[in-house]
Amino acid sequence: MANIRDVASLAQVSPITVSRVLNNPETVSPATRVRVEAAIEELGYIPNQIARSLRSNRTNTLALVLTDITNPFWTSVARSVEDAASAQGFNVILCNTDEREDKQEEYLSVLLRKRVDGFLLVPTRSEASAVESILRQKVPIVVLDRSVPGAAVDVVRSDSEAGAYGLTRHLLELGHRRIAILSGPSVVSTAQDRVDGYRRALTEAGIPQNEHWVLEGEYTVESGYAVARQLLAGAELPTALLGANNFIALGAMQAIRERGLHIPNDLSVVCVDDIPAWLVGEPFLTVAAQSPYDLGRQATELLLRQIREPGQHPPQEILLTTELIVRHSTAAVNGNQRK
Amino acid sequence: MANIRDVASLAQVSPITVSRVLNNPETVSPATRVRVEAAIEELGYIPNQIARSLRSNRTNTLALVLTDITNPFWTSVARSVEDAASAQGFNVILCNTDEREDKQEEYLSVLLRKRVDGFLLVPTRSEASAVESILRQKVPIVVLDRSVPGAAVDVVRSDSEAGAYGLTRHLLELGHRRIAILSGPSVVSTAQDRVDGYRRALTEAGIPQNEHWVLEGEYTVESGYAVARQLLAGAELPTALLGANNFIALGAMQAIRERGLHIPNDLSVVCVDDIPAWLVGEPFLTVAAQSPYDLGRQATELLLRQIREPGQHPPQEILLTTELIVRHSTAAVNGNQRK
DNA sequence: CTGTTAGCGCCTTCAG
DNA sequence: CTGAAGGCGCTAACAG
Repeated sequence: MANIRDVASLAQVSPITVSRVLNNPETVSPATRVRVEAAIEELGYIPNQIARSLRSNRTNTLALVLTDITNPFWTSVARSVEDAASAQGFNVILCNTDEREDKQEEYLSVLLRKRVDGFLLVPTRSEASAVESILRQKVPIVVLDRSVPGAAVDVVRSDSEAGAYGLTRHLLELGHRRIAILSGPSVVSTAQDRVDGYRRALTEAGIPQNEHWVLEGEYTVESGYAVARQLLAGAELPTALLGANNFIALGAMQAIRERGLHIPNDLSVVCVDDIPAWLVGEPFLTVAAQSPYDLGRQATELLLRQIREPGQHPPQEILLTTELIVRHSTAAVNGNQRK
Repeated sequence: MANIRDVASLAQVSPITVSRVLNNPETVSPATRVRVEAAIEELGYIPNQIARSLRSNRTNTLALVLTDITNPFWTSVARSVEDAASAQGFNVILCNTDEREDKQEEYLSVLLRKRVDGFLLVPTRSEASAVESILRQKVPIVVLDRSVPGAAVDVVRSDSEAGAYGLTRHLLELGHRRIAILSGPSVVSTAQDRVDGYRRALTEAGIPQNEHWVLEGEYTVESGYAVARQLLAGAELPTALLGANNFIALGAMQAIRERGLHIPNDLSVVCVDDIPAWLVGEPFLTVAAQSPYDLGRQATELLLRQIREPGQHPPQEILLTTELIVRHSTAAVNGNQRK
């Protein structure tokens, strides 16, 4: 592959002149510029961005470290991040941690070595250590979706507590009193927040809490299925079920169907996170919808601002609202079920 | 950020010794090794991969250039590519072209400058120019999902022709004679292939082809919706509809519902590409399912082999089969509709 | 407007 | 086992 010196000698100029034609064409006389451009063309010269990066300390690359691109929520985030990044000349490296601390650590370490210009991180745990390992290197970072108490970072996330609160309120208004929550990993802030919102709604309604109905699992279909199955095998059934995310609810719905129960007649189901309408035809689930595209876009813009104007922006938290969308997976409690 | 010389002076050794501790620890005496490691630790030294890449001509980065990560088919591909790549120490840069030639060109150019080690490309057109611009630079590339006649590249794709043929046969066996196909952009090989498969089945069945029922659109929900709407506004309605991909079918189904028609009683709908079952609860569409995870994995492994053993693997094409999955969106033609 | 010098951080080559 | 020299490709800084 031709380099800048090859071009220079073919065009009978010095390498720096070629560099100028590439980066500041107006500082080169038209005559030599034409000669250089011809040489570039002839050799099929492609400037080496690695060398440039070594000098400039800029890679024009962002890292997007999330849990699983396969969840449509994260798919949307990834799409918006890539849109916002490429609009400003940045590429995006995608990484799936599957909520695993070890994978996250490995990715962060590799990406730091690659000198990405910034991180968009969905941390696997609320603990600050991973975030701080990046802050310590003074590499810009924006935390996505989850809070990291004690770390001075930018965070862009949805109001999970309010989302879960709204869903629980909705169920209460339908007459439900026996409401189970299938939550995510307790090390993740959104899981805690959603349980908090659920509890607040119950408390406000003066309903005693049954700890057997606060169940912790993973944010996956499999886990939602397994936990729901176990729950439904018990003697006393809830009349409503709150999935802490879309995947948990989808898994739970499968368990419910297999158990021969009807949604919403026998059991109402709600969750945080929507599923894109165009994917499912007629949307069925009552949800507290987040705005993943917005989440990704705002986070990326924040990050790019940090990169362009280092040290000018004190850490801030952007909290997006969720929207309660009532559909067909919830119904009033029927007589039989009421205690 | 500390560099190798800082570490060296702190440890009282030369930079090359630090380098050896990092890359060939066994060639350094335990005593100095410990000293160097302590210095690394103390300074929080992170090796600069850019400098290393400049020397080694390796970035350990792959480019994944696809049309739209938002389509669950590509989401799956992206997931498998990232899995296979990271298992072998490579990162993945994600790019969405939206089937646009100009975006693709821009991405390829930037990525060539970044000296990615290889490309996984879903070309926007069957034309070979984009692929050849990469081959010319001797950068490894594997074409995904689509064929590029005339280019000597590795290709991993599904047998679209057979998939569409199978779907059409299925409809014919159900008694359908008026079958419309909503195809994708004719510049894309899969769209051509799927129309070919459709035509072959009709021809074999001795059914005259109605060119009004071969409709070209984009591979998007919006386009599927628009084209179906137009089709359904016509005087003569088909009894079955073949969407060239999942998005087209989803859009078409919406148009069908809005028109007040029932699937499959009034109209059968099939398509190429499945939608992940766990996403939709009870899968409804009869499809020719591809294996996106497999597609991505095989392509990535092919690419990594090319990267590791340059020039040892003549271009090959891997053709994956599709699987006909009959569900609830197809039914036998009813009496009213038969001509 | 153009060129020379030097160095970004690392590692291959060759000596010691 | 350790080090010195040199260069990967590019571009600031400083001439001319």
